Amino acid sequence: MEHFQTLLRDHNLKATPQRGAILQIMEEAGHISIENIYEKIKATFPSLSLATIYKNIIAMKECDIIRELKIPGQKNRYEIKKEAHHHILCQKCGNIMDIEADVESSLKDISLKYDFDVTEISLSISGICRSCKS
Amino acid sequence: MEHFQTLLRDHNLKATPQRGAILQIMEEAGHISIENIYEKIKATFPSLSLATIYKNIIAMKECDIIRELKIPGQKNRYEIKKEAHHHILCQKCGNIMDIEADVESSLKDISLKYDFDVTEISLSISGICRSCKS
DNA sequence: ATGTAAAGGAAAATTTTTATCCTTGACTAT
DNA sequence: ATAGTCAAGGATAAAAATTTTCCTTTACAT
Repeated sequence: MEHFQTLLRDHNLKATPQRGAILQIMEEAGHISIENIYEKIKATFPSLSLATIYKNIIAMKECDIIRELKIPGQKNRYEIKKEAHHHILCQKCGNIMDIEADVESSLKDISLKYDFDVTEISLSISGICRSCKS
Repeated sequence: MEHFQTLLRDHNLKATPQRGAILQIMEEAGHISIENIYEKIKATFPSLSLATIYKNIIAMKECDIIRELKIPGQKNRYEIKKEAHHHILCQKCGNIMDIEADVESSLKDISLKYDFDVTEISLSISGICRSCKS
């Protein structure tokens, strides 16, 4: 996966195969927890330790390659930074879906009202998803 | 603080002085982390252990007395459940302010679009606050 | 090809959270 | 008010999650 290498180098991180594997797994899963990364990565890097995952998650977070999602009632999850989007979480099946919602525009007045320079908006919506209803 | 006692009893929890103290601290602080509760509570209950705080946080969370806030880049914080509101977080001073924003109405269409029964919305806005700008 | 700084591996140390077990205390019904 | 009961607190240990250390290996610029 070439593009991970350039992604890493562009952010001044060395492009190691371990990091490539982590990003690969993250891309496939969408949003994934540390322990799930650990489970999955055993297939390709049986020797890779949890500490390495933590170290890289921290490094890639600081470099803005990935984003940390703090989700009500769940462990933190991580995703590769793409276009801004938000999440809906089903409280029954635990599934997380990306949504596009133009929250930004409706929150423009916040910055004026509170004289606050908004840099990031974290929105998560909890409820019951379609398939869990039926 | 009488009203904490009735609050607890209304939710089928025994009104112990320890719980009163935790709620008192939470009310004063607005939103506070476990470790900060622990520090503050030493003044009134020097013997109170962290385990007791955890146990009560869990109990009061399940009873819907308090709410858990998962804030980007910070430890979880807890607040007494009041009217629905959201939070803005200054990334410089770490301060958290409550805001009133009518996110709900602008997200009504989400439930239609994704056929999703929304039960809770968690929104936190990060940026730089007024006093940190100057 | 080589030097160097960064990254990985392994293990231990911290920190955070939860469980255990016994004692104490809040609340209910006399 | 009193006694009985079940939940809650205290103390401690255990478990889980995260970070640090130290040494070896490797990516990458020269």
